[in-house]
This record gives sequence, C-alpha cells and structure tokens, in this order.
Amino acid sequence: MPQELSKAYEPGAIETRWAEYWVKEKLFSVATPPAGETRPVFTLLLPPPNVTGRLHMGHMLNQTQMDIVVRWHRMRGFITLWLPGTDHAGIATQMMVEKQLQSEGKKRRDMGREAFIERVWDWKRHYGGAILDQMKRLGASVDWDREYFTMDENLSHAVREVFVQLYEQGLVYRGNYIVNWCPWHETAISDLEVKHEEVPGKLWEIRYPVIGTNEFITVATTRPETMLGDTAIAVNPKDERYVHLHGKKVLLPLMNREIPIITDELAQPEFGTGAVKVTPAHDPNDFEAGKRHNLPQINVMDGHAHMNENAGRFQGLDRYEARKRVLHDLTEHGFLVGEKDYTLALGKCDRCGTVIEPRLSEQWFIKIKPLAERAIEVVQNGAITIVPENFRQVYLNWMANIHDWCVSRQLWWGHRIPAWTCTACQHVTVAREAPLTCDKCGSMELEQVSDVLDTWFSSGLLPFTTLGWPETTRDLDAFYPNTLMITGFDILFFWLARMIMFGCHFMQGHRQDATIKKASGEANRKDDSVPFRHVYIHALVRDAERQKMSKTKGNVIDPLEIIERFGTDATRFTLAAMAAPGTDIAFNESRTEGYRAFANKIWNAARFMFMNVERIGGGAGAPARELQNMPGIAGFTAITLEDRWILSRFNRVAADVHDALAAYRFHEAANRIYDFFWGEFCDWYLELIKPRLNMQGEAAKAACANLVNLFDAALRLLHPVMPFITEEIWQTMYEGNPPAKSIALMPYPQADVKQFDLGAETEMSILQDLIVSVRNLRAELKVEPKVKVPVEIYAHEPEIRAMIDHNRAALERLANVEKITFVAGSLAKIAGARSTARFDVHIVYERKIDVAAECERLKKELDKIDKGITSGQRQLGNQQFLAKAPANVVENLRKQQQELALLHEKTQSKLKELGCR
RNA sequence: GGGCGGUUAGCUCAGUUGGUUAGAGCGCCUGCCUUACAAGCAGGAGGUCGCAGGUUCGAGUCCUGCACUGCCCA
Repeated sequence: MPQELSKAYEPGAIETRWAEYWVKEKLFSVATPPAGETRPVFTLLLPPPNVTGRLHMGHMLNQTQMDIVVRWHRMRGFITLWLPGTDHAGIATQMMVEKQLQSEGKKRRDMGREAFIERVWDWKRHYGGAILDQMKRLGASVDWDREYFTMDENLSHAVREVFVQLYEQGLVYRGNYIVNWCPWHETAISDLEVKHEEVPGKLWEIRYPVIGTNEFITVATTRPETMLGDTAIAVNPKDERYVHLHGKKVLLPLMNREIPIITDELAQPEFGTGAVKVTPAHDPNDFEAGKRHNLPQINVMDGHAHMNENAGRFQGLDRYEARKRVLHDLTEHGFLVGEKDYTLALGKCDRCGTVIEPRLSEQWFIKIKPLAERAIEVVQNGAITIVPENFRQVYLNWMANIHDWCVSRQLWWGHRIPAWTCTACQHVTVAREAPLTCDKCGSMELEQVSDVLDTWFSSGLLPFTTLGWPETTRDLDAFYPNTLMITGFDILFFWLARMIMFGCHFMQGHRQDATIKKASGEANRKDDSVPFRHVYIHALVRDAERQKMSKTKGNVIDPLEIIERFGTDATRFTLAAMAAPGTDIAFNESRTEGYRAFANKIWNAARFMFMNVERIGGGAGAPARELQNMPGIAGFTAITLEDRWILSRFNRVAADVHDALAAYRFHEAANRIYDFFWGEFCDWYLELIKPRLNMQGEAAKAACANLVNLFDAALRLLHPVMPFITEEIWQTMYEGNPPAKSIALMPYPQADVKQFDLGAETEMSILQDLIVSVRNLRAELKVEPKVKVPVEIYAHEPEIRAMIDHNRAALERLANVEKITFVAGSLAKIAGARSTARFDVHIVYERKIDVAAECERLKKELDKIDKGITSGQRQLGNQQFLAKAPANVVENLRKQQQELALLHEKTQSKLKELGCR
C-alpha cells in the first residue's frame, strides 16, 4: 500500500471498511484464560439492547464510553472481555409481533401460544440482529464470538435454576395482591414500569346514607367507578366528627349493599371530609386496610378494565364509560354532592401510556428484603464502588425502601415460570423440569403456569450466567466479578440493583482466580460475589433544547444519521467530549461538526507526514513494538527546542489522559487530546519543523523520524476515542506490514516523567508570546500579509535573549519577520511596541498606529494589570494570608506581582508617550 | 409531598480536594486560497460566574436562604 491518503477526509468509506475488518478478523475475541494466567483482566458486560431495538443516542453514548474504556484497557495489556448480547424484551417484542399480526388481520389468541412463540422466534431470526449490526458501525470492540441472547437455552436453563433455588429458599411466593395492571397489555407490570404524571382531574364527593340514621357520610374519590367494589367506609379513630358513627353501616349507593364503617389510619382527618371509601380490590392502600379489617375484596373489572359481573348493571362498560354512568346515576339519586378540580398523579404504563389500573390478581413475587440487605452491604462496605458518588445514595435509599418484586407477567414471550398446577388438587409444583406427578396428590394431570417472568429477571443474572453459571467454569474463575458496569441511571433500579442482588446471592462464596485478581489491581477487595466491582453511571442524552428525546415528541436524534453526515469518529468524540460525569448531554450538532473538522485536521496532518516521508525516505519509521511499550516516546530524539517542548507536552497529555480515563472523565481526556493535537502539535510543532524537513540529508531524516514517532504515539493515544481514523492512518504508516493486526492491539502511550521538560515549556511559551506579539502588531498596523518586516527586540535577561536569538528562524518564519535586531534599552515607551515581563518587541514599519485605538487598548490592559496588582498587594499585605496560605501560593503571587509591576510600568510609560488622556 | 441536579460569553458547554488576570467550540468582526488542511490560517470583540447573605487571608468552587429550571421517587 502506498503511503498515501486520499486528499479529502471521507469518514464513511474508511469506517465501514475497518468496522468489517475488526469483526472479520475476530480481533476482540477473548479465549478463556488458562490456569496460571498472570495478566490482568478487564471484564465488561454490554447492557443488552432490546432485540426489537434501534440504536439511539443513549445507546451510542453508553457504547462510546464503554468502547473507550475497553480499548484503553486492551491497549494497556489487560485481557479485555466485552460481552455483547441482546435482551428478549418480553413486552416490547410481543407487542411488535402482535402489531405485525394485526396488520395481517390475525390475533395472538387465535393462533395459540405455541404458534405465536414460533412466530416471535421467526421475527427474531429475521430482524433481531439489526441493533447489533448498528453497533458494529460504531466500532464497538466486543467479543462477537460470545454473543448471547437472553432466551438462549443455556441462559434459560440458568433462569429456571435461579427461580427454583429462590423458591426452595422460601424467597418466592404466590398470591392475590394488588398489582399495577396495564389493561392494554393485559399484564401486571412492576412499580418501576409505571410512570407517574400529574394531570388535571376531578375529585368527586359522594355521600353514603348511614343506615338507621338520617345522616350521610361523604367521601371523596378520583375514581368513582370503583365505588361499585367498595366494602367499607373508613374514618380515622381519632376523628371526633365521626365518633358517633363508629360501628354503624352505610348503604352503598347504586349497589344497595350494606357495608361497615370502620376506623382506620387510612382515613386522614385533614384530607377532604376525613372519611374515605375502601375498595380493597382496586387500591393498594385499601387492600392493606381491607386485610387489617378482614373485608371482602370485590373485583369489579376484568383484564381490559371493563366492568365485570360484580358491577351489576354496569357490566361490560369500559372503566371511563362506567365512570360517566356512575356519576350520572349518583347525581340522579342525589348522592353526588361535589365536584372539584384536582391534580392527580396518574400512573401510566411506561410502554404504551395506558392508565394503570391497580388490580387484584394472582401473581408471583420475590421476597426482596433478604436480597436487598446484601446488596446494601456490598455498596456500603466498598465491595462495589459507584461513580458519580451521588448515585450511591440514590441506590441505597431505593434499596432501603424496596418492595417485593412482582415477577410474573401475563405474556407469552419470555421465560415461562417453571411451575405446574395440578388440575386435580390445584397444588402448584415448582421444578427445574416438567414434573410427572403432582407433589401433593400424585396426579399426573399437570399444567404449566402460563405466566412468564419479568424480562429484568433474566437480565439481572447476566453477569454470571453469560460466564457459564450454574456450572462452575474457568470463565467464572477468571472473569467474575466483572470489572465494570457502565450504564445510564434510568436503569439503575431496573437492572443494576437486580444484578447486585442476584449476584451477591447466587455467587456467594465465589472466589476469583487469585493471581488474576491481584494482577488486575483488585487484591484488596474482599468480596468476590458481587457482579462487578466498579459502576459508572452516565447521564442522559437530550436534544439541543435539553428535552428528553422521545418518539412522541419527535425530537429523537438518530445517531446513524449524524454518523452518516459527520462520521462515527466525530460523533463518538462529541459524546465523549460532552460527557462530564453527572450532567446530562444536550446533543449539539455544531459540536459534531467541529469534531469532524478535528478529524479532518488529523487527516491532513497525516497527509503532510506521508508527503515528507515519501520525499525524505529512509530513516523514517516507527520504532519496534518493544520500544513502544516503554514510557514516553522511545524513538524520539529531542534535538531542538520544539522537540524538547513537544516531547514534554506529549508526556503531560499522556499522563492527563490516563488520570482522566481512570476517573471516567471522558470529556477531559477528549479535550486534552484535542488541544494537544490541534493546538500544540499542528499549530506549532509542525510549523516549527517545516524548515528542518525541507533541509537535505540527516537533519531532515532526524526531523522526519521524530515526526513519525510522535504521530504514531499520538494516534495510539487517540485511538480509544476515534478508532477509525487512527486505524486508517496507522495502517497506512506501516505500508501493509504493521506490527500488529490493528492499532487496537498496540500499547497505549504512558507518560515518562523523565521526558517532562519544564525549561523547554517555559522557553517555548516565551517564544510563542513573542511570535504572537509580532503577529498582533502586524494586524494592528495593517501590515500586508506578504510583507516581511524588521523587528527590534529588547530582552533584559541574557539567557532569554540567547534563546530568542537561537530560535530567530522560527520567529522569522511564523511571524513573517525579515530582520531581527536586539536593542540595549527598553522599547516600552515606543508607540506600537508590545511588552511582556520578559521582552519588548517593536516592528519597524512606516505606517502609524491608530493612537486612539491603541490608547484604549492600553488603558484596558492597564486596568486589568492594576486590578491584579491591587488584589495581590492586599493579599501580600495581609499577615493572615502570609501565615496561612501555602508557601507555593505566596511565592507564585510574589513572582506574579513582580511581573505585573514591570508591566504596569511599561504600559504606563507607553500611555504617557502616546499622550493618551 | 420527599430527594437530587442545573443556572458561567450571543448559543452549547468545561472549570476534581477553595489559591495567578475565569476557558473551549460554534457564532460574530477584520485580514489571508501562506505547497498538510478554507472542514483551514492569523488577529479581534464578548462574562460584575442566577439573586441575597455568610464562612475564609482568599469563593465560579464551601454554607444558608430565595428565584427560575430539569429529573427521580411517592
């Protein structure tokens, strides 16, 4: 391959090519580490996207961050396992296929369970891989050989095992409880799947006649149709208004049932009339109260939220129709006595938006407290660390107030609960495999419970089931606990919390391979049952207006469309650069545009390098892999000031990037690399070495070799964030004979403290100041860009003067200067001179400066200087400050004050000289 | 109702344990097609860090209150 890049940077072409290459070459496949493995291990589980999913920005943010961390670790020599897979997503998938059926005029129930499930599998085989293909476009460096699906046989087997074990341990129970019922999906859903929304509504007041008196008792309700199932009226025992009615009964209007007045804390005297209706079958609080008082539970609705046979003449009506009719009838009979506007928090199904109906039904639950206790402990004792730290408290609070988990769903698609009902005696047998006979009566007439498990039940097991559990495997020894979990806070409770509970419970007593654990830097961790040792919670991606993206709002930004326009690298860089921990990301296209420009910059810098390598030939070429594994840039020979400077700067950026990535400060890492590459390497270093590259012989070869080595290291530094462009350039550099199959398998640059050069950095910054000052003056004097000007420089420190003299070629080139004269006295008084504490510079040019403008500029500058002087003096004159502030702060302030004083003097005299007012 | 976050340049955002004269990108203004790059280069304007107090030698950073705003939980 010739060392040549196309003139234009076109991300689309190179990205798809490398994405395919990485997958085809199985570059990221990880073999099970053998016993005695001494390398560190890094394990990360991909939060499995829904099999029905389409890639959205949230996925992309999540995957970008994971891929950065993963590539970083891999390059640092960790055995890095990133495990991908998809989730069967019970409700979502079932819905998707049902809709498909609907369009064919078919219905799930007409088909029957088996045919329907076969149909879903069909769908999965055809379309289920879409999101994974999209992931490939992102460059996610996962191990595709280990891809899983939550309904795979081995994972399903593990699910049954877990359920049965929990059952045997008494942590599963079944019973009639109030659950959140979605009438659209016709299934129970968990508390987490209900979203509360404040909506304007009404509060109706209904009066119930008290039997044996001519009194009424008035209650308030937002759901009058449920009164049909009332089985009591409750008043607070302390409420004096109702003491005389204790023990009496009321006649339930419309139904003409007698129901008791009970005393219960359920009724709060300060709310409404202080009396409440009690409907145990349709409200969780009423349900509890009903149990306390042994009240009957009358369910008045069916699974579609239509009124059932218990609703008398309202049977068959939809709940809202029933509400209208009930209100109408109540009014007609004089029972409705009030109607007020009221804001209610309406629970809606997270997926379809249908208003949830609290409904009494038979469901399966996990007794969660025992699991939660361990899950609290491992976070409190540091076995799991959560970043950012505030989520630790969110997690602990939630865990402390956790409710039993309803795990049964009235769906067909999912892991069917391994329980069988005996048609003879109704006893339920829970077993790993279909039992032949009933546990209790021995009947052979058994029927499997039709419910399936909540999708999160199986995904909560993934950290260990994907590694082979319930078998004891070498993979578990090596890779469990996973090192890290990166996810959004939106599934903190859904998923993360459950993984921790399940992991700690089922992996109790597990020990990670001690050698690997130590090598991975986790030797001090005591508890190996946790699913992962570190958690990083990232923010949400919002649209440019900070709105949460949603299909209904139509403000969804499609990452693939952004990628199409700007490239994956630029999109990844955007997400990384904006991902400051703890704050949401308002996705802003203009940033991506900017980062595409950055990629373009890199591209062109590479073209420049290749041009020179081609021309200069020989001697150019990156050092061997062994050398690249050493800190700093091993093959770099610091000859000139700019060499020493860039080497020092490179080591600093490498150190900073390491620290930033170690703390999940992706934005810092990205910005640091950006500033280095563009602001230092391209803007200054490349410009400064051009003359050397244009020389003949060894000097050019040496400069070119440095350039290549530095470029190679910079590409490796950038690779985790922008994998594609770095791969493309890197592969091109090695002319088809690279030291590894991919830059992704090369060592990550490490800082070498010995290559820090503070002296070079200081000198360079003075030189930069000088060049900028001259450019400044040129602009101010409106010197034609092509005209070279003579300059006069005064530098009172001899070593600085020498340094400038030594680098006069740089000044001449970069500021378009033709003759440099060092003068003996300060130039500060000269109109149109520029001064810093280290030098004065002046350009010799016949054109006069704009005195008024210069005066204004100088005055502004003087203001700033004086402000600094005043505050500095105040501090330095303060004994408290001198006594309490750290020595280096005082020292720096003193130095700064000296410089400011000098600048003040120079500026002042210039103002005077110009005759400014 | 309880909890958590945000408020910094026209816009989008950085600014980790308090410590020089608060930064970037985009946009804007001026000038350049300078042989890597006009997706670029050079120069420039632009902020009393939401408001009011407090702690401190020193506050964008810590504390209290308020305002606005977003999210989570009930």
